[in-house]
Amino acid sequence: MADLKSGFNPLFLREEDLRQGIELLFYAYRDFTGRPDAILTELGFGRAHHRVVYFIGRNPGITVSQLLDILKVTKQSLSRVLSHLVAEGYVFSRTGTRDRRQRMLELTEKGLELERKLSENQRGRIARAYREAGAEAVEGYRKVLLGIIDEEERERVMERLVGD
Amino acid sequence: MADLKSGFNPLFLREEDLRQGIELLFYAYRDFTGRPDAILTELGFGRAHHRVVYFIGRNPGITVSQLLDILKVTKQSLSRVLSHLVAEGYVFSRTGTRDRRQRMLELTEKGLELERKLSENQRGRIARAYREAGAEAVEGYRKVLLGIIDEEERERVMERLVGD
DNA sequence: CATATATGTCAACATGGCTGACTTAAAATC
DNA sequence: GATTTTAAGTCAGCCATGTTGACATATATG
Repeated sequence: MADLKSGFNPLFLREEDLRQGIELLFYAYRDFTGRPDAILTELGFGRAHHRVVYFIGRNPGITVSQLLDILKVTKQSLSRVLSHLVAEGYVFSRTGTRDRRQRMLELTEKGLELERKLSENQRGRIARAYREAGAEAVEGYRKVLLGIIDEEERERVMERLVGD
Repeated sequence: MADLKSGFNPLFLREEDLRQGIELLFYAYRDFTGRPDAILTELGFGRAHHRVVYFIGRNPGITVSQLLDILKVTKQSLSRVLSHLVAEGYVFSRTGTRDRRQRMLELTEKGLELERKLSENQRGRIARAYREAGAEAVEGYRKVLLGIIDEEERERVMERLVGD
């Protein structure tokens, strides 16, 4: 607690401070995924389905290879999950307009509903944390997380983040 | 990018802002675990082994149930990983002093070495991100992540975070 | 026309979650 | 002191989701 309250100089990066940073990330991620995971289990889905639904919802018309690029999994892994979602009517694909080899992925009405239900909890959690922590803290959260991302990925991630 | 640079008022929590918060967490976690995962694979271990080694290293003498409480997995899941680590000489256990039913877990020399190798990368990553982001940002990172953790967990987490 | 690319698919394998059932040893309680 | 609860371990089986490798098809591109 001490350091969390007192403020400290991060140029003195004690191993202790770094380990707190590691652990906070672990605990936050653990709890962040907890509830959506529970909802998904009831539907016979897993976290991988959530990620796919999330990023298609966020980027309607995204292609398979773009999705692979975000998720960093093999196409075989993605395929299993994606086929499942298509089969159950959460996702559909249209042939690419520019390039007809591509599949442009979109959520169906059912998919949109699921996406909303799943991310609702996470958005609420972030909203609460943001409100409690304040504007400056939010800016810090964003800066540090961005710094944790692989250097060669940052540009790409930042481009994707500006959805509006 | 715009928002990341310009600063914004998080009391206006637009869905857009919240989704950026979600995605940053996803990308950071994805890259945070990437390299250690690769090292582990070479040794025939997985991420679960990392977590166990990490938290035993951080809390020498931790009991099995305390570890379960941190990881939030079943004892059968933990058992598989833990037995493996014990069999290969990374972890050993002593009978509890207060309560002889307990097993107090510790890293062997070999375990300490592995732990160091694995967390080195993550500590370096955090250190870099902290340095680039600055002291205030670090404080914000900590505040927001703590706010993301389940409310009923926060107390316990904070107690565990003060290792020194 | 030849080659490269985007996607899909089949098969096999490993990790690591889960549930459920049951055991043992020690502590705690009545 | 007998009973109950707790800490830990184990066996068996199931499922989700990651991997590699091989191969097929349609379309773009040189």
